[in-house]
Amino acid sequence: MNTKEIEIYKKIKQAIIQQKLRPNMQLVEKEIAEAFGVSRTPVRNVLRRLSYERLVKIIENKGAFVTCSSIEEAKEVFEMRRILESRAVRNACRLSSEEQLRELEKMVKEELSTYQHVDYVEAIQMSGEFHLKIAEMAGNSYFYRYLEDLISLTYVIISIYGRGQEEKSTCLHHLDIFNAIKKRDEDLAEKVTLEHLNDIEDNLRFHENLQIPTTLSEIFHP
Amino acid sequence: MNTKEIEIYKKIKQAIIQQKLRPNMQLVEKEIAEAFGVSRTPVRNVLRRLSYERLVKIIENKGAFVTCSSIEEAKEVFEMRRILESRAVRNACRLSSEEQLRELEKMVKEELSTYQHVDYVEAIQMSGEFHLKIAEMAGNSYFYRYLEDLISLTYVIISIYGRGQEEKSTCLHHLDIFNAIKKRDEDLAEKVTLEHLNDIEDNLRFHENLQIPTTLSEIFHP
DNA sequence: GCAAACATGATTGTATACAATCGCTAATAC
DNA sequence: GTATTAGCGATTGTATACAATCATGTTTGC
Repeated sequence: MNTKEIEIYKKIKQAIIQQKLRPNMQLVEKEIAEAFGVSRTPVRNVLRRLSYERLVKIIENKGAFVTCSSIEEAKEVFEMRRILESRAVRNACRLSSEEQLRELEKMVKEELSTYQHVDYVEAIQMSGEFHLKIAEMAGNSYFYRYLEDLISLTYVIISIYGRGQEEKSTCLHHLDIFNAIKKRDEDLAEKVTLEHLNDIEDNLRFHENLQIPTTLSEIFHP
Repeated sequence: MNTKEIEIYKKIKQAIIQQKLRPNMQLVEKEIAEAFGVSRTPVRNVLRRLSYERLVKIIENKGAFVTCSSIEEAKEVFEMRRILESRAVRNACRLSSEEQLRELEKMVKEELSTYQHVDYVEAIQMSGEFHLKIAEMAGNSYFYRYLEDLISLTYVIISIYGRGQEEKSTCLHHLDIFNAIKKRDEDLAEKVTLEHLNDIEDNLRFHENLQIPTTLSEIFHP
């Protein structure tokens, strides 16, 4: 992807994450192309890329739609996050430099001081970036690569199944995780990370037979 | 990707895996397009997909080249395989159906009976498919998704750093892994899987200052 | 003779025209 | 009145023409 495509890519991804583009919305190539003043070609490339990352779903001859993960898909995302992040945080305990620790600390502090002042979507995004920072500290680019996609998907999942309010505990958990890494206590770091991820998942409304209307007929003929 | 693109995708991927397209070879869009009797458009889509999977590397305004993983990249691939496969095989112990076990057994038996009669490349590919089968049995599509790419990359890595002969032990290890899964012995299954992956990595020539010539000047001015 | 600028060919990047497909509406058959 | 079919509009899929870029080789200036 070149500069132009990356620009479009980031804007669309951000719009999905910030829920400006809601699940199941169709992304019409021509409209996006006009919005960015380019032809459909680079837009198509970006949509394909986003479909590899599963943020959009491309249906042949129909178009690209913002992902609307099912409950099963959401559970898979959380299971894989637990697997990868438990290992990532252990690696981070062993490998992270003092410089990286300071950066991580700065992120936690910022989260703690702003989480009530910023809006919900922004808070979730800050939280995600904390997790990604740990992936970056794990010394294997695949952690970052995979978790970047899984965390982006988590934003969408929260937008579907979330309760629309950030849990106060999130920042505190992050503080616990940071302290464990700083102490280089691998077992503790893994433990609090797993508890934290379970907490997030437990706060989703998987059991309240939440209907995700996919088609208009599902809305009008329930 | 539609049927036509999937066809092209599989053929190119297979050619890379079978070492007909060697590392660092340039994949010229026009040539591939003519070979398949299509325009450059679907070829470009396939090359982008392959670059997302890291089997090819696209350099802007220069073209697409078959991946030539560095030693560091190769080590990352093996580390991530150990992380994912150790968990996948544990899941497989718990979740696999009798039907799946029979299929896996069939694969091992076939490997054992043919590994000396088939050529090197084919043997490696059979080995990879055994690992993928376990990923499929792990009950989370991300195992398959990630390991499909990591195993494909492993083929390329072996073609660069391998000794050009299959280790006899590979099939026997697979048999051990299968037996552990059949016994539903998670700890044992994880142990033999990790040993097996370490074995494969240890047999690569990372330390024989193997030069991968990238440019001609590296060849003539060592 | 050597270095820098220029020209050329090959390849990729982008825009656009056209073809194929799909969903919807309306017309038709019964 | 209902079901099937035909046609239309909108959208995506493909091919192609043209622009931008890079590497190579040649010319030119000194």
